[in-house]
Amino acid sequence: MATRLSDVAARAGVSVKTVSNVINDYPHITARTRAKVEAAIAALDYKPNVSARSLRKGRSDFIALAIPEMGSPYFAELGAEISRAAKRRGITVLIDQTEGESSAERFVLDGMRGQLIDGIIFSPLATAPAKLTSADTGKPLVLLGERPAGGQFDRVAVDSVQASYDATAHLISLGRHRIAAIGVGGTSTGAVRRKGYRKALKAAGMPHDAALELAASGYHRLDGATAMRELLALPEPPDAVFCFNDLLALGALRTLAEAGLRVPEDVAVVGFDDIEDGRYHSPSLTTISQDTEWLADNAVALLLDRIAGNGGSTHRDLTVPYTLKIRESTGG
Amino acid sequence: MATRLSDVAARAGVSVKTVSNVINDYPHITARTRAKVEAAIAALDYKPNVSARSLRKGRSDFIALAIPEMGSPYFAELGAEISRAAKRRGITVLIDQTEGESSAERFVLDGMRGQLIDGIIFSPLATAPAKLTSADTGKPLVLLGERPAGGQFDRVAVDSVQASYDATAHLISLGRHRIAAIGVGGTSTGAVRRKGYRKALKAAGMPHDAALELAASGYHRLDGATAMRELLALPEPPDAVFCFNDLLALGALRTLAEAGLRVPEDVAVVGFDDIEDGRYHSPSLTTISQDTEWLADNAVALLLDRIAGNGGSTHRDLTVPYTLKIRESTGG
DNA sequence: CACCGATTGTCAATCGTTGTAGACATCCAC
DNA sequence: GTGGATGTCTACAACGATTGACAATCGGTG
Repeated sequence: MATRLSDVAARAGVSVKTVSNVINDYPHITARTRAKVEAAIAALDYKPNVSARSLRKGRSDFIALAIPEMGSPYFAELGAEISRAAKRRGITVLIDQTEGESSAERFVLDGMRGQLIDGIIFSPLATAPAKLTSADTGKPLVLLGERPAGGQFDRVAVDSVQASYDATAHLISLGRHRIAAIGVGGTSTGAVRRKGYRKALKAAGMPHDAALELAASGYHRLDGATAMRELLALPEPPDAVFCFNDLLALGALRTLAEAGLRVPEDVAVVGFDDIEDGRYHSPSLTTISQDTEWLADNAVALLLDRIAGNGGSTHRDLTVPYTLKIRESTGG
Repeated sequence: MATRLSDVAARAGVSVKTVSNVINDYPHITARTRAKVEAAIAALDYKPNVSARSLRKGRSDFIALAIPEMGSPYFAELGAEISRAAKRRGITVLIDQTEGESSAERFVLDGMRGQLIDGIIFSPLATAPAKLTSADTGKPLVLLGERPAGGQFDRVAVDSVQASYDATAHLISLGRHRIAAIGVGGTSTGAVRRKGYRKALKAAGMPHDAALELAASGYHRLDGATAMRELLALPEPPDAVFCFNDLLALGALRTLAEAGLRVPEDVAVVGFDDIEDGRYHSPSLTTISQDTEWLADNAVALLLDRIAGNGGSTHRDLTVPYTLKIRESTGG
């Protein structure tokens, strides 16, 4: 049924070793032999047995991507992009849904998958795996997104403080005075983005108001919608909202629409991530747009480099380029 | 570094095979031995090597899910659901983006991944892999979604004709007279849904108008937006639109908003899939809601059953339950 | 013609796990 | 206490690809 190396060898009239040499680009091989072997491989549609190869070589050319949930557009798009970046380099991505909290354990337990995978790209969100410190899985790991402690791992992330600063500054430049923030939860993402938000307020000489900083239990539409309702119930509702991701923003927009408020006239809204939904929404969503392709490509490259044994003990920290996309939700 | 079976055996003072037996729930083992072995396993934090196991057993407990693109919400949600269903059964899903056309090849080529995976769940959309007929990969395959030819493979799908009939009938019941359809492309999905659409029109004694049936090159927001623009440019624009998936509908809604038309007053819109975006959109989207969890669970179960060697030569064809969710876009 | 380097073949071992077949002990019945 | 029937565990050989040491062959050269 399954064609083996020996089948190829037999058909090409060479030894097994030679076929293996051809496949692994061993230097000393005649063009003629190589052609013969490659013809046989093509004819038989031979695919090396991944299990056997990985067992022998200790390398599988599989990496894992751990994300909270692939149902969320941002993570779905991220997964798609990482998958593509990996495929370009001939390696396969195994996507793992950590489903929130138990992520750190799950990642060590399941994640390692009995030595099948060569490394992990880990993208936490509403989870604070400080435990990661001790997560000496022995396998290379690249972290995506904010993480307070630097130097612990390789990391690829946008400068969230600066981006949040820009987003907030944009709202200020529109002349808004009561600018709320949604998503200041206990997650590190929330903390870092709030930092940029407050910094921008301060730079404009505006005080920050605790009543305008809303936590969100998750980063979903529902949470955004709920938070927005709370904001509207305030004696003095905001005239602008910076949501820490696009889903929150879309939820907020929904609430605003239900309340009969106009966007951006009554309330301006900014998001973060630039997911496709936001681009097509009415009003379209002003947001921070990371270069996801860059992110994916560099994360994969970084991991593979680490797997190859390069990099030594210094941990690299790459900063993803971003732009503020001004759209209808702030009067673009 | 990595602990092997033999390490566990040494520590427990038994043979390698006995440890293996314990792990695989071999019946004849003393409670004492089992306890000893389990203690050793726990102490060493032993994890079986997936490659070795898979090599020896010819089974990996990995299945692949081939979808056009995981960036699309429907497929992302489907992937998440299938992943969960598989995890519940202790198996791992490898998600493969076929990226449109070359899917049939890609699936045979990459998909098999050198015998690593035990079977495939294949979900085509805007692609017509009639070639699948000959795709005798030897591995079990379950098809999701419409496919004209029955009997060729196991399949899990919603009754698209009936669902489309219901969606269209709903629009008719609202008293709409010019009901357009977006997405009647060359794909089988388009063909099947158009069938239900026309059937409903006919049942109501309404003729179908070719000018109101728009093809869509893809099933994305952009395609929906473009198609809607064409419809609005007609001398006699429609007063209702049935979009063959939610993304098309969201794109259409965007165009309607830009044109200053009210939904549902001027134009009523129905989608298909019930993705989260539609639920939170303003106006929220009336749509056909498949029971995705049911779909995922049964698809996985079907595949595993087939992998286990059951089922014989008859091909099962499961029909996914669905409901029409009436929301604001049709005045719900 | 002998020699040299480049290329290919032979042989065996290895990766970690599991199936097969059999060894050894234990227990019951006669 | 012997025969059989269990029940428990172990030795050995695979699964398929890779690698290393070494021999064998080839073509061409001096």
